[in-house]
Amino acid sequence: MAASLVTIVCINQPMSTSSPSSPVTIRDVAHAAGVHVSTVSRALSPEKRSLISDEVLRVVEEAAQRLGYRPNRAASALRTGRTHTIGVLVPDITNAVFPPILQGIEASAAARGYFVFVTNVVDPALARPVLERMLAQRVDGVILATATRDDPLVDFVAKAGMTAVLVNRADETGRLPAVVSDDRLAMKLAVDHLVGLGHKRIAHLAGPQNIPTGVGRRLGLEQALRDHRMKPLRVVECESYSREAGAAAMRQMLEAGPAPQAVVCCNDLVALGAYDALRQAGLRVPKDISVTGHNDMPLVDMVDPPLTTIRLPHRELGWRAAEMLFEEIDGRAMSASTVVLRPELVVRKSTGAPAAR
Amino acid sequence: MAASLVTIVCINQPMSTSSPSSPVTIRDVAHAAGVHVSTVSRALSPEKRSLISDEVLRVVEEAAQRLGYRPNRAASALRTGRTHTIGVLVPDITNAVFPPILQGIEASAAARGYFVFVTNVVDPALARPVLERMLAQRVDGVILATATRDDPLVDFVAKAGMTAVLVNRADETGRLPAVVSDDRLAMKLAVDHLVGLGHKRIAHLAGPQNIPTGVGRRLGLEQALRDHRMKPLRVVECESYSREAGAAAMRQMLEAGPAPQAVVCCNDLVALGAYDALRQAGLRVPKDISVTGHNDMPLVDMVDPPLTTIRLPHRELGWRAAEMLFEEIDGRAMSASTVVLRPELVVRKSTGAPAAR
DNA sequence: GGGTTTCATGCAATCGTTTGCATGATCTTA
DNA sequence: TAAGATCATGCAAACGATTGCATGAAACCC
Repeated sequence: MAASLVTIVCINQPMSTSSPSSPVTIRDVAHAAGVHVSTVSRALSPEKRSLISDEVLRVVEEAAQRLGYRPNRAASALRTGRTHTIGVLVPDITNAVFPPILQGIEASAAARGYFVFVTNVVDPALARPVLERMLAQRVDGVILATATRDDPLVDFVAKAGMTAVLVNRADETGRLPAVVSDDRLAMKLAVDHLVGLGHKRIAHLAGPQNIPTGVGRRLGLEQALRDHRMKPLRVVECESYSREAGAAAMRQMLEAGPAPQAVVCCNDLVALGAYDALRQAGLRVPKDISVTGHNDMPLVDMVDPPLTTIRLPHRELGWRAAEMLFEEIDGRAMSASTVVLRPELVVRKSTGAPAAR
Repeated sequence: MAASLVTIVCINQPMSTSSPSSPVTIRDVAHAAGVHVSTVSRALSPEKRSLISDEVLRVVEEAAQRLGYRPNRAASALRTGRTHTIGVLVPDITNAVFPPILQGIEASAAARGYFVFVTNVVDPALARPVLERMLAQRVDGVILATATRDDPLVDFVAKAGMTAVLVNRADETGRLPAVVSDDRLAMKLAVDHLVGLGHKRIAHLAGPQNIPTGVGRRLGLEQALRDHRMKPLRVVECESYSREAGAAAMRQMLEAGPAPQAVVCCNDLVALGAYDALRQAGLRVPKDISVTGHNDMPLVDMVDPPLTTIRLPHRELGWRAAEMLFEEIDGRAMSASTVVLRPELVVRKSTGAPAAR
């Protein structure tokens, strides 16, 4: 009787995971396989399975398979303290820079069986509560794409003993490892290109100076010009990395004096904002003024005129950040280091030789 | 003595969360407050706190605050079966449609203290293992932005008894609640606009017909034309929702016979691909041919010419989907319903009166 | 003022895994 | 062949929070 009942159950559950709600635990598997729960636990753990005989291994795996067993991560997390979960903070997920970064992070995480909490931290003041919740959730680590200069968050993370990595924006104090793009090189590429075209009066629409990339790129530009014994004609700081801010800054720049021959923008959106302002002022790109961007976001090759810009390896930025984080989580931590990736110049139609005087 | 010792401890830990690593448990709080753990648990639970006297409440809260206590979600999850966690599957996070949807989801989740696992499911075949891992992770629910027609995933989700909501793409069998945009109305807006401009020969670059939106928009277009006693001049199906596929489809359409006066595209990217193919063929937009898109993704107002398109309330799509999911999780489930949101026509420069014969 | 209700809190079991230690079986070696 | 080494498995105690039930005290009622 009992045997036939079991058979019937098997028929009703032909494949795994077909039960409507499956509270099938390790205990059920142990029972079905006729072994102790600890044996099941070991048999199903990649590290411990070598302790188990092939015979038992087979039986356990078959039983687990048949019952559709999935270990309860919450229980495992409670026991081991590891949740197989990381958190990511981004300032604005709709900014085209971040999706590829997230993609890279997620790819790395998925390959290791990790899940990624993505949080969109609109207001910097909200970052701390988010991190506290992540602490409660016992994430194994966090990746911050939100760091500002002297960010109190870096402090918080360090104090709380979270393992963390910064991406896209570095920590100047070097307390946290980071993966960034080489802003100096990026600006050198842009400047060399413009100087090569014959430009003399080069201006800069700088990013917010409380964000590392804002400062880094401005310094990079100044250095690159210095290498040519030049100085920026003018530098205007944008309120934010947005089209509106770029337009406003460009207007301000035009009002401040004679128009530059070329303007290097901290960011593609800012460059597009500059387009808006220039068009409004009746200036043509690149005939009257050359413009460069930064990031090579999607579609900037479709705008009018197609934007000359700096391409960043965003996906790899994310990937590398995640890999670093996992190394740290697994204990084989490198000394807190900064990885600098190489950007690349993409020449399109927004830059050209300066108009003859 | 004891009292002064406590004071010293307070000084050493001036604020909460300043300990480097804080394995402070509910037991520690109970001890510090001189009560039982169960009392602490109740005092710190919004629902149960009414059971506790004001006096004890104060003491417990003070102790929890002082020690920097954060309940361990893993333990809580194990006991209650609720993880305060949801999963989201998107087909391609770098597609500009999805970030605003994610933003909406995340906003709703954050407001409820939930975290969101975001997974980028490149290959549909990978969706199932991802869902299985989410099952193991014991997420409280999932939001799928990946549904294809007759998606086996919908089956899987239903069978596994997961609470789930679809977003952006509906389930035609109606087994799962969904939040979508009104494709019929969208196509009616586009068609009425073109017909109003005087177009007669209207063609369609259709989306993949294994994706609900691909079919829905094609049917919507045909219906809208029928309302004007017209038929599509020609319909070409795109391989995917991408610029390359759009260009290829447009080339195919031009080869198939006389050029249409206007082409309604299933998607902005496809429309931009059509731009590429048309430019290559020496046709001008909108002078020779009008083009409409769908989604109003960022920057399509900056391309040449600015694209006339349909704006979808993407952020609200995500928000509503999350709200529905939470309602279901909390048990006050509506009957599996589909919420249809209203799109809106954005007229720019890619549509105009047809050229005189 | 004795009996009953109400209230605040304590007790202890439980959720599902993991893992150090114990145990017994098998194998090795002199 | 006895003593030790090796191996596979079982036992049971965690991990930290939640919650039904028990308990004792205070409040209430007639």
